[in-house]
Amino acid sequence: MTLARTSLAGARSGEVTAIHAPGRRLTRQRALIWEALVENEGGHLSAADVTLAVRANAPDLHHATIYRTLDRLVQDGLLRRTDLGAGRSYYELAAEHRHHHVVCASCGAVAHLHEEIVETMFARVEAASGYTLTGTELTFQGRCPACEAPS
Amino acid sequence: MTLARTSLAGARSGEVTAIHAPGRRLTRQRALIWEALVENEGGHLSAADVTLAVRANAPDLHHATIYRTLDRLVQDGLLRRTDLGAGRSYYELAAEHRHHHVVCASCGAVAHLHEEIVETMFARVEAASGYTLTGTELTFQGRCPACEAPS
DNA sequence: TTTCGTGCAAACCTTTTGCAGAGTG
DNA sequence: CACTCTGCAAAAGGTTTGCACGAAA
Repeated sequence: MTLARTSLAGARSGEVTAIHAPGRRLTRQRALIWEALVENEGGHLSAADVTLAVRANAPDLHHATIYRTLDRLVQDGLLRRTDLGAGRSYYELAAEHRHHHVVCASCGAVAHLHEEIVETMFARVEAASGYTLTGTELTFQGRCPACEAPS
Repeated sequence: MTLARTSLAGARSGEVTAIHAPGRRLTRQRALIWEALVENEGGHLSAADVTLAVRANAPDLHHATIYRTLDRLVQDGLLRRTDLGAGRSYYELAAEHRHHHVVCASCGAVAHLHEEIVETMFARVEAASGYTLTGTELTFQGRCPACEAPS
């Protein structure tokens, strides 16, 4: 699970608007954290990854602020929190298509799965369990092609 | 996520044999921890749950021992470690049918899902991702019938 | 007797919280 | 000016580790 290097050059205006949710104040910190996520399109960043990315531009940005801000961005519907089973949360832009993940047990590589692949199964799960599924996100464990190949 | 009360009366001989894996020493602690899991058939116990269950018979059994022993039981193929998304691991007997889980986001109730329900999807996931699935265990999030019902 | 397992304490990692002060709207 | 957000410090919760002693084979 690597950290994509980001320039954190400056948010485009559309992004600034996006994170300026009602009741929220647009702070330098919130902008920087949002940027780190945006610069990392398609990837997954943990709180620690965000801390690293942001630290270059704001050495004093405290981790407590990062956790609080990530929470708020999730609440505001701008981020999705994902559990990849690594004992920590990962965050990705909510604007991306909803999807599921396959994690390589060997190297940690993460691949995305389109919703349609699992969609037809949800009704069966609901019928069998009696539960109403709410925003279920699946994480599959496996070995990626590279790790599977004879070395 | 409640703890099933256990008597911890004594392991049956078959169980003692089971946990006496090659290269392992059969200690009082290992037996007690195994018992707690056996007594709790069908349920899921966290390390904390095991600690509680075992403490009645062995107040000095240290939590470090519990973590180490649970790890070894998993390595020995006697237990399965399950991630129900609660920020901690749960353990169940590996002898049980392999299954998946639905967790109620409201009350935490856990239901089991038979393997067949999701089986047909695995091939599609493998085809789409190129990964080879290895022991994937799925956890669905939803609301159980009780929580869904108007109160 | 050799080796592995245990108890203890301390550390580790991720995340959360109380508080006073700074910054935003 | 009101209220949110930040930085700091401290703590919480789950899990891991180093070490010396104790117990199993």
